[in-house]
Amino acid sequence: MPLRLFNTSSRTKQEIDVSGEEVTIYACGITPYSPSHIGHARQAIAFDTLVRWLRFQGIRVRYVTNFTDISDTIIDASKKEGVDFLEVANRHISDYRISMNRLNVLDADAYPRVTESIEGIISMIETLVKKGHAYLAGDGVYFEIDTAPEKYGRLTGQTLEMVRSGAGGRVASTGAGKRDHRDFALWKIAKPGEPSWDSPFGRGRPGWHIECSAMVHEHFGHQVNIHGGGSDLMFPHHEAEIFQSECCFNVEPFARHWMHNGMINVDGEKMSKSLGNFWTVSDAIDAVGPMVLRYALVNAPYRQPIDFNQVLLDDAEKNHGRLIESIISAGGVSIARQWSDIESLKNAEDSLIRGMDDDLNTRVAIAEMQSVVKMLRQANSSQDHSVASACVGWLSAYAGDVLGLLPDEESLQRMVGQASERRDEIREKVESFIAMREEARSERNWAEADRIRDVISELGVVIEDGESGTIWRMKDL
RNA sequence: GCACGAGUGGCAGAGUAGCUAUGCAACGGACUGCAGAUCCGUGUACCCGGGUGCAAAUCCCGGCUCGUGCUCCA
Repeated sequence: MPLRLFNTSSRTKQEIDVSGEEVTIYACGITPYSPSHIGHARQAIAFDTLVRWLRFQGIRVRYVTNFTDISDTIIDASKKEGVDFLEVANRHISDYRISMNRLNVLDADAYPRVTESIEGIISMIETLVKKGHAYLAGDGVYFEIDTAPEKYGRLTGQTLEMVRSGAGGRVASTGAGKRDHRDFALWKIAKPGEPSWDSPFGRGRPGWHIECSAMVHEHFGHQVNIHGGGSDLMFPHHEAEIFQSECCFNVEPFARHWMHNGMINVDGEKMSKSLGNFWTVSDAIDAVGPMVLRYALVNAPYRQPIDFNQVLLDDAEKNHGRLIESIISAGGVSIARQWSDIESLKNAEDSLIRGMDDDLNTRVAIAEMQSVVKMLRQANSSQDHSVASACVGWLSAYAGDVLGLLPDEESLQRMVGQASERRDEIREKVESFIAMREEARSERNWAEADRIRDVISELGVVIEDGESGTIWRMKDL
């Protein structure tokens, strides 16, 4: 049963097309002019979730996401710093890649850059001009909306008229050479001192929208299965892409499926630099750790807006902590390869699959994960190693491979192994302390018993008195 | 103004017609010297008003409120 994914274009959930050799996915990436923020992380994780889910089911995927490494904002930043624009871009790209790796976002199959795609961009613009969809003006080349009015509003439901009357004077001021304010730039003629490339239309740089059309074409040809990005890109960016690609190559639809993730607000307000409520990814990772941040971002389904606040982080920290702790507490149990003979695990698996197939409902997936964590904690408490082993296997697959909330299995093994090694190292010591404490307890010498518990605690060990005697575990890894 | 979306228990957040969502938090109890883990139990949750249905959080109509987009934005 293939994934049903919400298609912005039809506003319904639709099965994605898996009939081809591979599913092609293109996500609009970042403009690297400043450190990455948690909104970038959410977008990357949303598409990572899609890619992981398809691959987990054995579907071949080719995933490409780009860097817009030339833009007005990058030029501004480079002027401010007095460095080359590429230095600004490279620095923030590297920052982004590092952060995304820490967040367990799998590498894309390619990361095209605008500055390395100029040729394809120019060639598309030439075609559009030749076909009469674009015109040269004094300050650049523009796409003429009126040449394909029926394509307006494919994603946002707006019509030409609505945009003409709406938005007041805000749109009228941009793009001096436009014939109509709804036209958009394909090529911008450079001002003195700006980075620029030769083209038949004069030295300049690409407009924002054309680059993605060109890069999609370069990597996937005329059509792509799934295309998307943040929901703020629907208009005008993605609608502009539809104009460009469909008019240039005579295909329709250019993207079979449009996927858009929801935005992040901070303490109930839109996250923005002017409000001073901006969270960079590295700040957020420093605050709670990468896996807790990822948990917080997949706890809500990808299309829902997220309000980023302290309560959200506390909740994520607590719940993710329970996940990790349950696995560590399982000690050195082997990771089971299959678990379908345990009914509750099978049910949890079925429900998770149903949830993920229904528009990547990670919230349902996490609910099932939480019930397995609970089961594992019970198994740990009752020392039921075979159930514990099955639970750890389940979690490794679904919390790990699918949701990306755990290190990969090898690291997980290592983590569990290290915990058990350290356990072995101090076993003798701890057990003798426990024996001492047991003696004190039998004499009802509670002060001494508590003192010994404090000593044990300093070894990084938590003890719990239970029916079957006192069990102990490492506080953390 | 126009477009799109959303309003579920203390919080986060599933659920498209009838069966306990889940987790955290809270409260009561069991077990405990204490602590912790675990177990059992508790909370009359579905923005408002109509309508359709044997039955509605779930469908329809109307209203209210909120968010986002219409300008660079993940």
